[in-house]
Amino acid sequence: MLDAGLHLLADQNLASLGVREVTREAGLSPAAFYRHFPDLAALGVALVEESLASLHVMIRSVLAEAGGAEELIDRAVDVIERHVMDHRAHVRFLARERHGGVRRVREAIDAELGRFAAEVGEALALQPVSRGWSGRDLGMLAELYVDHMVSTASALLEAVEADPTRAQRIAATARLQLRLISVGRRHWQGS
Amino acid sequence: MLDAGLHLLADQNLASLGVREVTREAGLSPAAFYRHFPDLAALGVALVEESLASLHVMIRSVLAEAGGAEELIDRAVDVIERHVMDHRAHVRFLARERHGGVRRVREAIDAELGRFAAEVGEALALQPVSRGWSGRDLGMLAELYVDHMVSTASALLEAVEADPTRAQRIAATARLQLRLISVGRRHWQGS
DNA sequence: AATTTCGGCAAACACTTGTTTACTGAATGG
DNA sequence: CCATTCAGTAAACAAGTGTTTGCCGAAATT
Repeated sequence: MLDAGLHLLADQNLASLGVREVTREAGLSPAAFYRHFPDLAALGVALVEESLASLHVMIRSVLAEAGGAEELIDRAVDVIERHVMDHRAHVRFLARERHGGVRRVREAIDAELGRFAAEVGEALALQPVSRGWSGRDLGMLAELYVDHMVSTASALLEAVEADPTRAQRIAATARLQLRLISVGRRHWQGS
Repeated sequence: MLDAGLHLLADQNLASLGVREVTREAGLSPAAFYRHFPDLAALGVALVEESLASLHVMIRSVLAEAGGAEELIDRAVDVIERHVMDHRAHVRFLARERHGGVRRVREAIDAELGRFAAEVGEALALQPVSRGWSGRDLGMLAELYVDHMVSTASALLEAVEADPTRAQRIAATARLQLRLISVGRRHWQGS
């Protein structure tokens, strides 16, 4: 049923999805839906969890790896690129519903994204470049990274479905931007 | 009719909007809709144009102003804050439909945002800080700024509807992030 | 003054929708 | 082996849907 929903959400958004539509796609009767979810919103938050589970392991795999700034950036962008390719449907779902019309789903995504930022913040604190940084500054940097990741992922997704060469360009731009932020980080004097 | 649509899109997205719904809200008969638009998608792109007209003047008012980096940042964030407050419905519409389920609307928004980035890029080229920068680097910086603006606006909107004190925090974070980028800019060695 | 366009209406068409109800067979657990 | 939970069904409900059609009055053009 989740798969059916995800498949339909490829070119639709949750608010316009119908119970009957989902069950039809899943090859079930309409009533069967209510055996599993009270709402379509509930199906939505289930999909959020499914989508972010894979994201979590991705983030960790980037942060765990040590190394110079350059390698870290290259590796981060690579991982994002791969992730978008391998989980297109989930990424599209998240991008679409992050500001979508269903409040509960929006909140679920936002909460999880906040947890990401916190996790990134902790990892940043361990890097030598961050010596002397206040918690506030670390937080704002973490948010900047997370937002940038989300933007990049969305852009990559849109590009890869239209014109794969544009995806390369977007990845390259993302690397440059991360490099710029990295430079800013090295010369940061605190707020 | 546009107003009616915009009003309904406060807690719904375009894909789930109905012709009858719009005409009912506007106090007209269903058939009247087709006198003005062939599609709901057409109404959507009309709203896109309406929404981005005001954004355009906003951007210019920031870029025109000269001054030190600090004042420019403060001014930019102030203008965004004001804009979000004054055009909540339009901003929400853009945030929601940017990755929404209606292709034509998505494309309209993306195209216009691209034009923004180009405009910002030209303005950046004129600033003394950018001496010696390649077109590519200027472009990536412009995109970074535009993406950051969009993220900030979305976050502000979400916050201001829930808890106005959180909006202050978001604005402060945005200022810090812009400052960090600004530092990176000053020490950039080219790509 | 005549004609055409414009913006509006009511009614009708054939569907699709969400949700509930009563019912059924299979798996599961005591 | 019996009872219960689980996951499914068909049928029915009232209500809402997009779109077309033919019609009408006012405004604008000629």
